Amino acid sequence: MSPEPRELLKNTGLRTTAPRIAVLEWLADHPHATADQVARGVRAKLGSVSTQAVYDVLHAFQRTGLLRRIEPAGHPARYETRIGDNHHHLVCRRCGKTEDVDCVHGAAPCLEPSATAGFAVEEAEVLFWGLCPDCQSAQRSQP
Amino acid sequence: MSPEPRELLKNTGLRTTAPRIAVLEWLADHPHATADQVARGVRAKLGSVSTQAVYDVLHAFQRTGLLRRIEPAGHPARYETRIGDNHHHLVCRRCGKTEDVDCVHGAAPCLEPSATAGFAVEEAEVLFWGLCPDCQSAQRSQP
DNA sequence: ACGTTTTCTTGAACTAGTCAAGAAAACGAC
DNA sequence: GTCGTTTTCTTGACTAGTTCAAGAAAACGT
Repeated sequence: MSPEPRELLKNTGLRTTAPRIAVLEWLADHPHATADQVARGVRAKLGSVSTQAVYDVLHAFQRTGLLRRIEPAGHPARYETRIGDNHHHLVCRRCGKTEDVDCVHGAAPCLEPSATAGFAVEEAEVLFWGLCPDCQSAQRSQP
Repeated sequence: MSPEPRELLKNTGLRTTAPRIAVLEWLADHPHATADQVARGVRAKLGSVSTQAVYDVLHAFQRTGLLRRIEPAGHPARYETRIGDNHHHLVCRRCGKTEDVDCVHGAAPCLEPSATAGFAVEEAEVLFWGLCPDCQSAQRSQP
């Protein structure tokens, strides 16, 4: 389904290394994972990988457009491989759980602010804040 | 124009103290200021105020709805007194400068995601990322 | 196989913000 | 006014998430 990690790396001009492949594989299975979760996942596959390596890999992927980083206020950043389709996110205020939401207003939605104040706008980011199902029930038991 | 700080505090049930008044005054003049900028501004007026006091004041105001906090990825949080009208923000990727944008699609815009995955959505946040005028010209001279 | 370039390891550092304990100031009742 | 309670402010240590720096190691192109 998703393109082979090795292929992806080659096409992007990045060297193929074990950590990179592992990161791609993990993120394919676990979208919206945090850097820490990625690190654990990768270590589970490869034995030991330094934290720095994970961050470097994530940065390289971001730079080359293989990955998108979302950084919800008050929560660690999360990474996803679904890119280029301008979708948005639901974020749980309590636990940070993140889900995709397709764009409401067609393809490029709120992409055009009414007045740009001279800014060169490149991207519109839409975050829906709320409580995920789990945290809703947790809230009910102990408010 | 803007309601008297003392009035505001009384109406909200908060005690009126010098730091609180100074924070409200500073933010009225400097919307989208960071906690650090607020601290400096308040210190300029009052002599010395602890960092913690500034954060406590900001938190109290947030809790009571006097203030809204925006936390653009990669930049320190910013605070604004314009609240309750669901407007959005332009943020400069480079320097973090933030400006208001009125909502594109009427009053409550993208407030309704297509599918909520069971989330109880309370708020929609829209951020337009780009380069502010200053950083555009800075970019041109040294890329 | 060789040399260059890129990536990974180790370990220290940094920023924005939080926690904790006590001193001080503001409100409400008398 | 003054007293007692409640809330706020000061000081200073601490944290999470991420980045910086230097060198060792691995991948690619020839």
